[in-house]
Amino acid sequence: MTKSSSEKNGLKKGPWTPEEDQKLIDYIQKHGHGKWRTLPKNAGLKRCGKSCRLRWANYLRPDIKRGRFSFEEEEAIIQLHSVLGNKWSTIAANLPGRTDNEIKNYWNTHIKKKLFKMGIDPVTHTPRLDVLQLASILNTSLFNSSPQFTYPFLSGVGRSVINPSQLLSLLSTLLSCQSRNNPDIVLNHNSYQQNNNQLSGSTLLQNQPQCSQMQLDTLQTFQPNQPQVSLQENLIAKSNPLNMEHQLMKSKLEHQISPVATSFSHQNTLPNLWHYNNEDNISDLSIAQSSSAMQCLSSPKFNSILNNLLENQNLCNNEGMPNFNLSSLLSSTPSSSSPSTLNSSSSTTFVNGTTEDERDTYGSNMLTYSISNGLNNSGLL
DNA sequence: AAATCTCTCAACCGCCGCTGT
DNA sequence: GACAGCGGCGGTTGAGAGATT
Repeated sequence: MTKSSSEKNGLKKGPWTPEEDQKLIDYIQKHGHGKWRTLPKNAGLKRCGKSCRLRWANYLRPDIKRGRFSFEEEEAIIQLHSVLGNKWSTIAANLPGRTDNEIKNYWNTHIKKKLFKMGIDPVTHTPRLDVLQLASILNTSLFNSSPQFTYPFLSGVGRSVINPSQLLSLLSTLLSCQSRNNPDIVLNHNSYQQNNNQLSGSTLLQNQPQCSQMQLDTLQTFQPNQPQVSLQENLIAKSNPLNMEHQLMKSKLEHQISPVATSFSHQNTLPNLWHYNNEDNISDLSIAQSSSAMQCLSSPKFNSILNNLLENQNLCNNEGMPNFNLSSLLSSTPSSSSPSTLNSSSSTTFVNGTTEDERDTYGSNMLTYSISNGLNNSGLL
């Protein structure tokens, strides 16, 4: 095994020992850190300056808060990330006692997965387009058909014709991505491109997490004595900065008209995910709708319909195809509880795509977190 | 009880921007 | 302006702990 250049130089790497920690603490308490490059030599440590700086900044600093993130901290991280993106140091500056490294780790191991399960793309903070597109197609083609289940796309006269092979292809893509258990995947960038004349989908994704001056200005107008602008509203607005005010107004209206996240078990149809479809803009789709879509796609009813569809497809193709359980694949974290594990008779209800249990750390009031007042244009307090 | 898998997070690495010469 | 040194940042890794088979 070859040693790294640092080890060759006699510099130690890897986990710090309590003795090393104590040396570093003692030195900095006496002299301050000064130049990190010269610190290890002066402190009698066989470490590089960078390693000392990181150890101090991420672990030994006296003002570091340790332990689990509180619910408020988690909300703050999500809110700040929706504005700042992966600017971990800036986010950390708004969370006293937390380090950028800690927040980054927490985001990658916890929050990202939660958002994904809720049907929210953790990169863009917008509804997952794969889920929405699938649900919308099925909503249009299946549930709006006659009560006795038929396949309107097969007859296809006078209706919007959905090609079943396209639908199955979409399902296949979705499921393959889901089963890879990768929350980073964002499907259907083409939808973004089709629905945004100003910016292509890839441009939008590249441009995030940088936020425009307009977005920052708008955020600065969020004051506690004004009606709180929810995370949901903020995200909807963020997804279409060119039309932000309009989006915010509509979102507020939507809140007034219909409470979010009604339980699918009490509904006969999938929610109409395109109820703003006269504007044909993907950004009109709300987080709540995406969450509802996740619930629908995970429901036993949907699963049976899907299997019917597959059987029908088999008849057309004269090929056998085993039944499968979509809902189990929709969960990005198989080891944790997912909607698929809960049948319709369960007393557990879903709120914004999570179970009541999950709300312990990701509560229903998540959608009403407002950004700190003093956030300036660089994201610092 | 052992083997295997999954998750967490401290630490490392490479890059970038700032500053001084 | 070019260069070097330095600190800071974000992405990634891998060891260890815990969970599962």
